[in-house]
Amino acid sequence: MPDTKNAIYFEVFNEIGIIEQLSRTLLEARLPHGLIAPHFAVLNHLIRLGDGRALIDIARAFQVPKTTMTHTIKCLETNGLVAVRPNPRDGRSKLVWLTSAGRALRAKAIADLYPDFERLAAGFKVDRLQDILPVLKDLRAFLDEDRNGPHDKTVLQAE
Amino acid sequence: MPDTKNAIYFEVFNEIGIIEQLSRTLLEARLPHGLIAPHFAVLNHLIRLGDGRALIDIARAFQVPKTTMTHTIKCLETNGLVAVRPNPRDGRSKLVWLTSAGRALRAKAIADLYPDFERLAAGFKVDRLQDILPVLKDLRAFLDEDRNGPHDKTVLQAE
DNA sequence: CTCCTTTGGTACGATTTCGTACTATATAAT
DNA sequence: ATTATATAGTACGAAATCGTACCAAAGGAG
Repeated sequence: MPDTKNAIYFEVFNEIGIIEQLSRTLLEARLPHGLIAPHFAVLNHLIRLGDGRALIDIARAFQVPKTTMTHTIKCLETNGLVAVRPNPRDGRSKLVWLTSAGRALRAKAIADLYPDFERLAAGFKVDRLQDILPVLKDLRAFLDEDRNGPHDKTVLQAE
Repeated sequence: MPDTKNAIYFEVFNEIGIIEQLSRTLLEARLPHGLIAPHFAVLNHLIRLGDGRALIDIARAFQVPKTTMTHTIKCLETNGLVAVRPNPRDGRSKLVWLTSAGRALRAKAIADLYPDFERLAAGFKVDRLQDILPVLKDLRAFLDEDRNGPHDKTVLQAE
């Protein structure tokens, strides 16, 4: 029953899209004025995976064009949240480092989300989310792997 | 252990954000040139919940400003995918109807996604997604409810 | 070394998203 | 009926995202 199967995929991605939208709105309500989700996402990325990364690597991690990341980084730099320095081992690339202000802002944003999480905990058992987390991680890993792997180009070419 | 609990929420939303990004890229690769995910999302919304809806209701459903929806609808209208008519029961609002071209394009986009779903099915058991679907639906429903319900305004006002 | 290709980053313009201000219509209050 | 308030949509400008073109540096082939 491929129709039923595809309907499930479609529905899962649809729900995920809506949840992303709603959770992003929650996050941005807790960020200082002028700072939006992508800015926070970069700070979070640099904390989680370590800073001193090249702009192009960050762009690839977020699946956005490098021009977009140039703009995002410049905004973070203007606000003193990251420092951009040339890569001593590659004259083309620039490395992005977190400032203490950047680390502090990321920590404060997460702390400010506590009331939202408390509200969520009151109406939604955390166990259920813990149960689906491994599946989400695997799905993300698969899609992440897939976009570099052998795509089906047939329909793309027919486009 | 509130820290552990919040970490799970945070991680779930983070994974969902990445999956949304990756799945959106997959979708847009299958859409005709110039049409992007939000356009498709509106067509899909009108199919699922029925057309003849007011612009403001669609905007609220997607949690976007009405100015954004005005722009999106105008783009769909320009491409002949929806028809906008005045609401006979309210001189202020306009109702959005699907055209046959709009229905056809939505159907074709879903059909064109089949190769992607097949690839996904090969590497990822559909059962696992089916299992998490109810949780995702409930989470979406909770967040949807929550944004209209009694928020914790304390931090918002302190902002 | 020289030529060629690839890669990292930016400049620029087009499209999308969004906040503010404004108009027109509907609803409520009296 | 008149006034006030709320709502639906748009006009406009700012910021974000993205595609294309371009430049500088790195890597490879000969």
